[in-house]
Amino acid sequence: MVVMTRWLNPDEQRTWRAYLAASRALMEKLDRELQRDAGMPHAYYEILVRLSEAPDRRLRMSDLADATGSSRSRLSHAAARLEASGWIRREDCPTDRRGQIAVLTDAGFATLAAAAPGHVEGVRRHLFDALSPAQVDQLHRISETMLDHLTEG
Amino acid sequence: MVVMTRWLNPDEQRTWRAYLAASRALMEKLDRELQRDAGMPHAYYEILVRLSEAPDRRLRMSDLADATGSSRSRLSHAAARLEASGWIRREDCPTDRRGQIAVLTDAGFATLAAAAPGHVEGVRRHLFDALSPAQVDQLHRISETMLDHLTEG
DNA sequence: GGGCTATTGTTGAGCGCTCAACTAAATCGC
DNA sequence: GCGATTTAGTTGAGCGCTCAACAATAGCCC
Repeated sequence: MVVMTRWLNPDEQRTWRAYLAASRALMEKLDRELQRDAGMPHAYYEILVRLSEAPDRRLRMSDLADATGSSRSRLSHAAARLEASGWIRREDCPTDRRGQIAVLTDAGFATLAAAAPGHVEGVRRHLFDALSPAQVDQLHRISETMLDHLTEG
Repeated sequence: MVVMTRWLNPDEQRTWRAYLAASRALMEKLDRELQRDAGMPHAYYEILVRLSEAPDRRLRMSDLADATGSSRSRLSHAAARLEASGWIRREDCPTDRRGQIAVLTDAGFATLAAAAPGHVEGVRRHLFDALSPAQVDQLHRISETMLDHLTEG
């Protein structure tokens, strides 16, 4: 049986294209700034942030993968690089012999501390400075709605 | 002189993290679906879409780069792959001997036509089905605002 | 407790991207 | 017109990602 495609109406079409262009442009700009100023891509910055917020700056690899919305494979590759840079280290998990615990090193923390102000300033300049408080609230609700929708059905 | 960092307030912090997680999750889902069903990443799909909408399904490489928000280098690499797949072809530009014109082939058009319904359905299911009409309008305005802000200052 | 099954994390191949360097041709300025 | 500058597009190295396959261990169930 042939099912008719539910095409996007003109409003949806415009919204989708604007959303795509805007989110790509934003992430590219932030990624480039972070790469230039801190020598790491945004994905790696996020890993360091999550580790820095964890108790003792340490997290099981799988928890870190969940926290950063990453696949285990992606995180493994990233961890290998971050370890080679001296920003994290991996330890055996005492309670699960399969497990690994990623630990933020002092050098990693220092790098993060040095990178954070510039990056936060970038997020503010490129995103929040453009939006009204009402729009920030709307974007928050929209994003939470999307997230719920994407991580259940 | 030391300048204090304008950190994000809690609302902004939550908004930023929700936005990051939601947009990453959405794009990953759509990219995976497109790769599985059409054998191409979303970026390549966009290139084919823009070509399909152009007069005679042909565009100068630089115009195509602008239309897809891509660097010239990225588009060159992509074009090489799309050409190898037989979905586009490149011709010399008659009015500028440096120029190249990307042309969507019949095979490329057919591939796009086969991929489009599934992809559009995905965009609808994963994004628009979750949002109210008011939210769609908000997201549209927010995205346009971001885009203006990012592509001028 | 012994065999399934599920989970944890890693690995390698291959792809798409960025960045910098480059060629070639058009255009500007005098 | 001619040198200097700008623009169009490509290239290769290197990085980060996905995917599939894998080893090792944990948990389940009879």
